[in-house]
Amino acid sequence: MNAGRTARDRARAELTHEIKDAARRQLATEGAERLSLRAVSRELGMVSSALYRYFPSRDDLLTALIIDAYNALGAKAETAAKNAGTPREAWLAVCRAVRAWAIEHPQEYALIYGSPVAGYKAPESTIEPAGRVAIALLGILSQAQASGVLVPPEDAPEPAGLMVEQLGVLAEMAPGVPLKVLARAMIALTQLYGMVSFELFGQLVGTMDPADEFFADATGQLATFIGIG
Amino acid sequence: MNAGRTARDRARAELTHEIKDAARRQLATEGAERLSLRAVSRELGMVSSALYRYFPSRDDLLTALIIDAYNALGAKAETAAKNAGTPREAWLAVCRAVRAWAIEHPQEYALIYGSPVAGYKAPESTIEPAGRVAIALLGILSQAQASGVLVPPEDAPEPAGLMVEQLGVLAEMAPGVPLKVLARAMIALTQLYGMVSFELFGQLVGTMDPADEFFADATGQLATFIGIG
DNA sequence: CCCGAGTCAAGAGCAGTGCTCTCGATTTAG
DNA sequence: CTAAATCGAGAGCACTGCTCTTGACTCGGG
Repeated sequence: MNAGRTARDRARAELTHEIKDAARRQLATEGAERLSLRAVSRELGMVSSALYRYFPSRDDLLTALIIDAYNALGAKAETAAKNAGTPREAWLAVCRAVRAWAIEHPQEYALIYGSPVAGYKAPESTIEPAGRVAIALLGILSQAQASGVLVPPEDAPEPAGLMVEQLGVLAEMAPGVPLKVLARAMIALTQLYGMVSFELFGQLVGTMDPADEFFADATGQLATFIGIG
Repeated sequence: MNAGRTARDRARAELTHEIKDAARRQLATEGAERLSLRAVSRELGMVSSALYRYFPSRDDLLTALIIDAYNALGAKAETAAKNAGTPREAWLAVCRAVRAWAIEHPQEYALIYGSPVAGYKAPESTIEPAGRVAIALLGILSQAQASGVLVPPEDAPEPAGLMVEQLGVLAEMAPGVPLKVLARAMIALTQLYGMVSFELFGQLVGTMDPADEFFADATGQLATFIGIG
């Protein structure tokens, strides 16, 4: 993809990658707030100040890891959506993919969906990768609508007021899908992340843990709730 | 409540309280991971090492703050439940109380429902206060069941397998409530926290933010989903 | 009343952190 | 070929959590 022009450029790209890898490794074992630039530099056999040639601050390193995490999760979700048969199966497959990735990479999940890092303001560059899962789900709804298997539940209330505009933004990415379906999709989306976070952060211990069956039940019921036959 | 026996005891209790207050203040402005023992000790005009007479480590201070946060939120939820009329109103009031408290104390909310603090293992003493909101909601269901306003939705699947045992634990705290209602209540509960977390952590920006109407819509729809007339 | 036991705040110190700045060495580009 | 850009290394600053020791204080039993 990038036949880095000069030797310096290639070395720089490679080292940048190695730094992120080492940081990711440390993230997985130590957690986000214990990620230490000095420890990363030690692992790479260089001096801590040299790291600042590649990432101007610890926060910038974290930003890079956040973007990578969003993209990794987004890619998983997209392939899950692509390889499924019916829209309902696709929806459920994306939900399962999110949970599976979260369980595989708990610290990276916590990094993007847990409490924001102290005093850290997410830069613009994160919002596009952050939307990939939602966009994948909207695509499934759009496809379900097109193929006629989306039956908007009649007992769903018609959104009113500000929600019309807000859901309108989503409707642009899922043309033809009724607003009340989109409203329920947002309910299902927030439930998905709430459930995964609860499981990962130990909030289900003593009740629904292990959560495999609860997860399948919840995603299934909410898919029906949305109207995905 | 405690007429601390000796002067030393009273001074100790008072200082313990002041330390927690200062720490909470710093938590609100700086966030959990920037909470510094030395800064707290500076604010109190004492030396950092003196703090260790009251809290053996930073993690123990955090644990105290976590328990206080769970109890504060739990108390809010319980009074919200108590002061409402119908079970449906009580359910919605508890949901609103959770959101309101979270918006008022975002850092404390992040402390208990966000990513767990690095390398920090929640001690036993936190699990009882952590359950108060859920117990309040279960009480509402139980009351709704007793007064006959709980109509289990007929399209809700009957829980099977492991979920029967898991929901059975909840059923002990809400006698008579059908398992399939409890399953949907867990869906609503996880949705509630997912939605609040999304709002607080900036995941709704660009879509459902501000979330007031979405919140009212979601909690209302899910109350119906559970079967609370 | 008094004296030993327990408790206290203070201070020094250790190992670690993010980050800045300077200094030579190397590589690139004109 | 030379000037500019980039690089890693090192020293150093202001922090952090935490430990240990020291001297002063308070408390309770004799």
